[in-house]
Amino acid sequence: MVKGETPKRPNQAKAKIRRSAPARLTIHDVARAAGVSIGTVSKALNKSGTLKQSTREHVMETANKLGFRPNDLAQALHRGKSFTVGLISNDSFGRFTMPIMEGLEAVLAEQKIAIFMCNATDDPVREKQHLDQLLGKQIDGLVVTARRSDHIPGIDLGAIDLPLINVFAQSRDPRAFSLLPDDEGGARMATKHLIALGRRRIAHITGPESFEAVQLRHNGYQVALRESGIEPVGDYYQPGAWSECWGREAVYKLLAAKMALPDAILCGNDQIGRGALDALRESGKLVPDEVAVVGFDNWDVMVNSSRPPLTSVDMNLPELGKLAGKYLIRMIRGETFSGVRRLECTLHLRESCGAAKQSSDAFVRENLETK
Amino acid sequence: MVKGETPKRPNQAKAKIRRSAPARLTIHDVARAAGVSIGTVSKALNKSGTLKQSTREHVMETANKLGFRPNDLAQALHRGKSFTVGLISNDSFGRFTMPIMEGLEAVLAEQKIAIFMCNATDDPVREKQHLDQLLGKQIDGLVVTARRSDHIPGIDLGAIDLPLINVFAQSRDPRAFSLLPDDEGGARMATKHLIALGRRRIAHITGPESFEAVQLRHNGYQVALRESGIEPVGDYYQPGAWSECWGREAVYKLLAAKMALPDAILCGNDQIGRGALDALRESGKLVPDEVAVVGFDNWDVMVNSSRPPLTSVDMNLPELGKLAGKYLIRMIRGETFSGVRRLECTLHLRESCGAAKQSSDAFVRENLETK
DNA sequence: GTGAAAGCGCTAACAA
DNA sequence: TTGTTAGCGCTTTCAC
Repeated sequence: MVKGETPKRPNQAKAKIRRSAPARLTIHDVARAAGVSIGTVSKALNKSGTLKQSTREHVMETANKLGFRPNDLAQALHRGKSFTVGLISNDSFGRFTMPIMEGLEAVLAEQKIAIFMCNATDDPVREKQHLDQLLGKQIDGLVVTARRSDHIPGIDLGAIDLPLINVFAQSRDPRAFSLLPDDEGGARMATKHLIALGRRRIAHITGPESFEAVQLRHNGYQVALRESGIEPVGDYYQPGAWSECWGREAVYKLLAAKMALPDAILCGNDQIGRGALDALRESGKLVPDEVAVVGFDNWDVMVNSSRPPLTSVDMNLPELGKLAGKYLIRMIRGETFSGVRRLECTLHLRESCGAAKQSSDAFVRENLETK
Repeated sequence: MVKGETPKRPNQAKAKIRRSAPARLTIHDVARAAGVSIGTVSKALNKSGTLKQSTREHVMETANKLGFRPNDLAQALHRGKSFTVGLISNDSFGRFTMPIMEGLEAVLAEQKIAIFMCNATDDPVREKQHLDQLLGKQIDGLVVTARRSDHIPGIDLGAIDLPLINVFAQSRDPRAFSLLPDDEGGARMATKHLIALGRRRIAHITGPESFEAVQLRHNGYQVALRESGIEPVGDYYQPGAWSECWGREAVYKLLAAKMALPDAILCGNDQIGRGALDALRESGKLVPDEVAVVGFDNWDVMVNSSRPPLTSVDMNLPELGKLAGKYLIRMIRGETFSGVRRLECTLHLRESCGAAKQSSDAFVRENLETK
């Protein structure tokens, strides 16, 4: 089991002795080496104050030569700003939080802001502990993400005045600020695309109705149908579970029903979509010729491996993360936001609804006017 | 697109005015409120020094009542330890890094150590920037994760003496310390399980041979066969791609070949496994009766949705993360480690190799003696 | 144009 | 048993 482990004797060297090792350089060391005062070094490094160009350069050079790296902790202590934000995830760093984090990090890294990451997994006690820890570290802002976009109790900051954004999470507190995907718009766009393809009997297989996303997407689906003069058929709406298994089962139900087989199916996520595709294929139904299928999430491992590849609605999670980063920076600067902001979804066309093979990842962004 | 956005006027209040808002409490405030000196407060809060029990309690109470939270930055500045570690991921926070992070966080959170997270995505420039930033924040240690367990250039810390662990990543530097899954042992265990089930013609469909993991698993597979007196059949070894598509294709190749159809297939990952299962089912082969199938990764969305559910080798990534956390803590305390340590894999039994339906997630840990 | 010194919030050695 | 004080490394006025 253990293969190349090589534990060496514990390093018992005392602090004093350790200092002989590459000791942390301070601004004093640079000052001494450059033959100037620490004030001058600070001014040169921060490009502040008034300094002769030559001194400035000389100090910079010396600092570089020495490999000096200022201690952010001391800086933060003095400035009262840590250039650090917290991220509390209730998703076990899962599939939805990750793309968000990626976007968030990209934006914050530009501003030299680092992210402290914690996982609370819907446990309020751990959440509180993490929050305490983050506050102790003097974070400048906080992002909270959740498993799905449903309402959560929301972090209670008490009297603490800290910029806070919920991403892919929604708080009950009306003063809270939340960033969410536009579930309704996404479903509406996908449905309209199917209608534009000439489909009229469009079914909707989706997850449990307890999810707000399910309700919103169902709304979008109905709105799109009605906008085209199509009256939704009750039995075409099949809420259930977020699984492939349910996708298959629901298709079998639709096949067994005495009503006409749908000529298109909008699925609540890609797993359902994939199950639906499998069931259709195994029932001898041609996709997309007889039935077109659209998924939701645009999850690469699902949409590309299904047969045929699955057209899907993308919630643009990295973009949502970027947006969160941009807002957070503005909030840190003093602006205030509240309410809910929803980010447009995009539709990625693949063969399951008839996109030509070669353009299997075509990209459609429809202009949905603001409601 | 924008639905409930409610931007309010930017908060232009000056710092002074803001102070009227819940100002950050300092140890001085507590001292004043409790009617003692700051030294006493510090001793009470840190449970250090000698203090009368009653004073200690009184101070604690006052601090709690006031909602005092010490400033970790100041603490860290003084102690020269930040209780903070960095995590640089080259995986875009992907499927492998996340479970690792979960375990890591769990262990470090116990010690009140927070994690700074950065994503470098195999870009050495970004990696360098992130490293600089982390060093500036005075991290006590660093964890680096990579896309897969192949050799990477490795972070160059230069003369800096900082505890560093590579997880799911391997550096070329011989002094480096890496934590990896025991790919070879995992494949060996899975193969032995198939042999124990009475299978003799065991194929191995896997990813690109350029991956060290592919080579190691292939070794493990061969060793297991030979240990049971079975000579590996060259054509049963099918390296290719990490995709479902390749899994299907490889099975069709095996079916078309003139040699006997394998009675078991060890797959390099769950996607391949899933493709194999689909191809077998669609060719009318019964799984597990005619062919047993085992995957690798034990990725829930794959193993549970496939038909039948897929037996799979679990790399115990969260455990790997925990191990990383434990080692890192020891390294921060002064111990030194180098070389490679591999963590045992476990086999999760499901129907694809004949586990009874009800025990679809049975758990087998074989005792593989250390080589 | 540059240096000196106060102080960010905390800890720990030393005084009382 | 408690209080006082000197810094941790940095920024930023204010003198020079």
